[in-house]
Amino acid sequence: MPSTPRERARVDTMRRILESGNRQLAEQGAAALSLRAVARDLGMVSSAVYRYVPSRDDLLTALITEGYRDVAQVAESAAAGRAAPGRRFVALCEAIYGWAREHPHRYALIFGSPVPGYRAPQDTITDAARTPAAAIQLIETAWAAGELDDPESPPASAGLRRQAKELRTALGTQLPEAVLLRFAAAWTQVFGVISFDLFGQFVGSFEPGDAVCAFTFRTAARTIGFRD
Amino acid sequence: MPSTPRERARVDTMRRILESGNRQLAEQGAAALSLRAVARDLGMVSSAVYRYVPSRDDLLTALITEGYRDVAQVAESAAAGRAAPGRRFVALCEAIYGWAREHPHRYALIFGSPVPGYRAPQDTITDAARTPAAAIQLIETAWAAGELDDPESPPASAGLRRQAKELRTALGTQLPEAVLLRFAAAWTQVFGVISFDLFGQFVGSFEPGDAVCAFTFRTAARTIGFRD
DNA sequence: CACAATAAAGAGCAGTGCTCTTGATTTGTC
DNA sequence: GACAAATCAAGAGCACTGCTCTTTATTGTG
Repeated sequence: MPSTPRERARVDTMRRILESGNRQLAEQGAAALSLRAVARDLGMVSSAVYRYVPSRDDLLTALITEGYRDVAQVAESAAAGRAAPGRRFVALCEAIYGWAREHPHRYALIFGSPVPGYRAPQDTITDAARTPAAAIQLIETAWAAGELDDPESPPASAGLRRQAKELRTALGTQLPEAVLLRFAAAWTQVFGVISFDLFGQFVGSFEPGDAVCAFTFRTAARTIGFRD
Repeated sequence: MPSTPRERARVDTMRRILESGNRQLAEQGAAALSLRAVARDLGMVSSAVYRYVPSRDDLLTALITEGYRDVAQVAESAAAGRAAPGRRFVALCEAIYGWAREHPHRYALIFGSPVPGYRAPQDTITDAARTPAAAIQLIETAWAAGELDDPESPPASAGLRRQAKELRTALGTQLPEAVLLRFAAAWTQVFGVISFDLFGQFVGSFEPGDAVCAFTFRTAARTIGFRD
């Protein structure tokens, strides 16, 4: 469909802009991402880039979306296989962790402090939901097979139970609300420990952080109710 | 000791610079923090600020240190009292959460993605350690009173056990290494859920996030071994 | 071929961090 | 009290940023 050579040149330039942006991101971080640098990198004038990307924030959005898709793909392929769901959950966590260590700036862009004045558009949410969805599917597998324990949980407030119920219908899952709550607590644990490691909060205590991450991933799995 | 009026003027100007910087931080975030804006705010010329603050990053460092002290003070006073250690731990978490919601930009500055090119100097670590130290003291209190449960933990690797042992001597605590590991896993959970809420990761699921935070704090307390 | 759509270029505005020099003021000492 | 020394505010300037505008060149199509 991209018949005309002009159009082909356009999509190619667009792809090169995204590539260069990702390079900038990986090398110097989000704050150093500048359209001028992208233009320099590509050997074109800065104003020309604005024909492809409306603004710097839009370039950031494009890179964020790409990052969400990337990490989701990594997580999904790690969750595949025939191993026990609990082991696959830990593998999923380790896959996210590996991706994060490989692309710390992209991880920070997605799961770190939001860039001020930037509001993630709605369509990023669907991509963002893919990763937790992969984890939830593992939980469902274990639950359907009756392999999910039911560890004692703290009491949930009425408001929280309502939120969980709404989420249950929104996800279209059969899982009990209590499991969803435990998943939420465990999920924040997974990203909490990854962020602690990547953002330097373990400096002076658990360094390097891969061991404490692995331990925490297993702790999170137990929190959910996975065996083994 | 504030002898000379020149010196008094200097410390006063320094204090006003920090105040203005904190205002900028609260209103527009770390990325928007500019020495020129501080100078404008204070009615002085931009170059004059450089006589007080060597660079923008140094101003950031000063604000970070102040933030660490602030949150530590909030946590410590929340941990005080005669209630059961478990309840005080949850109160400590809630206090951190409250502080974070009150000062989201300062929280992001401290616990969010690190600003690129910025390396936290060593003396911030001592202030940073105060908050977890307050939590650990609660654990010690419960443990000394024999009120700390010993929930089953996943196995820890040899490297992790060594790190825990080193941390144990560094902290000068009597707590078993297994408890320290559980604390690490729980601590990341606490900050994980706070960050999820503040950084917008709960959009579309648990919104508002105070209920899931409260639930997760209690889950973290159980992970450590607190009763009730 | 001619015309319209599109791309690239360049200039320019307002902002940033930071450095340097210049002149003014205050300070401690003789 | 006078004077050199230390300190300060101010301004100009450099290189960079995001972004907008106008002008020129290129391309595809009627």
